[in-house]
Amino acid sequence: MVDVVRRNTDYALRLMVNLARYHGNGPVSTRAAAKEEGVPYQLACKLMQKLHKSKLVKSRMGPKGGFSLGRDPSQISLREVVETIQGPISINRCLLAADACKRQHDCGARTKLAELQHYVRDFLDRITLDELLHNGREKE
Amino acid sequence: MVDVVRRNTDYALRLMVNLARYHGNGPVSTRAAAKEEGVPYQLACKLMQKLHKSKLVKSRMGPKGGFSLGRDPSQISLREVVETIQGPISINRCLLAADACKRQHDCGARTKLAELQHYVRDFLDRITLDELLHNGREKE
DNA sequence: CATATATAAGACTTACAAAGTCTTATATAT
DNA sequence: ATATATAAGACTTTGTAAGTCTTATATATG
Ligand code: SF4
Ligand code: SF4
Repeated sequence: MVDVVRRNTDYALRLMVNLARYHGNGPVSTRAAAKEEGVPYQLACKLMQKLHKSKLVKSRMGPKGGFSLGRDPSQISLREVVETIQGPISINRCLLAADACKRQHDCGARTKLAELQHYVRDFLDRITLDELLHNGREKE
Repeated sequence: MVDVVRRNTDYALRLMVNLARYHGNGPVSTRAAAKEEGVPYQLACKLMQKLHKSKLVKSRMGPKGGFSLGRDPSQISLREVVETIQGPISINRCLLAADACKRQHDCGARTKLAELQHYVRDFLDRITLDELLHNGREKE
């Protein structure tokens, strides 16, 4: 089995939610976030690099440094995080590469799956980090 | 990249649609179906075996033998085919194994992803082979 | 009955991508 | 100056999908 959201993506998501939790209190060190979220430190570093490259987080080097969100948690969608780490969501190969399949001109499956892909992407677009944060800490 | 519907699953789907096309005219040999749908023959054999084990197709051995659908095309869903070949659709690991993650009791992401998983499964449940067949041959 | 044609079953190999580790360089607070 | 942090990317390991091969078995038909 392979999941739609992969392990590294889930890790990255945890890290992002962690940053969201401390948003506004200065940068969070990767070591601290990784420890808190149960993510292997070295992996967390790589994930943060990717998130940084896509501008989802800002970095500050040196002691007291670390990462902080690039925007307000309400302005970062789940889809952005997912696609930054694992690339575009794809239901079937023919929906990404234009020439993946000779049959695509009259394939009923493709039509339906494209519809599903559109829905999934839209669903993930509508979920933001702050929603995830609040949803998970209803009663602390 | 990994697609939600994997290559073998797509192959199996083509084969099933092929059987649907000739449904009612006696069995179709794997060799014929595989050739028509551009599926490597040996792989097609393995896929047909899986489909047979899950009762989606009936087999008849010997010359003039082959496979035919176990039920009417309108009674076989896309989800059945997909899950027969690649196992249950999973959005995230924690949605299949109950103890996959220690955080699941208060995780906002999990709640949302469960919702999505439900939608996706339901979507695939509602698509049947005959829909795929007609959808793809609108104007022949 | 002999034979050609088909499925049945599963071991085995290959190919590829995800996950994880390691190393070196660089910036900065104190 | 030094300790602490990120930056970047090569490298290794692991796991699963995809594909191949082999042997056994059932049956239509001459
Ligand atoms: S057969 Fe249809 S669904 Fe499958 S890859 Fe080709 S176009 Fe896409
Ligand atoms: S952190 Fe949440 S979404 Fe991720 S595996 Fe754990 S419960 Fe599931």
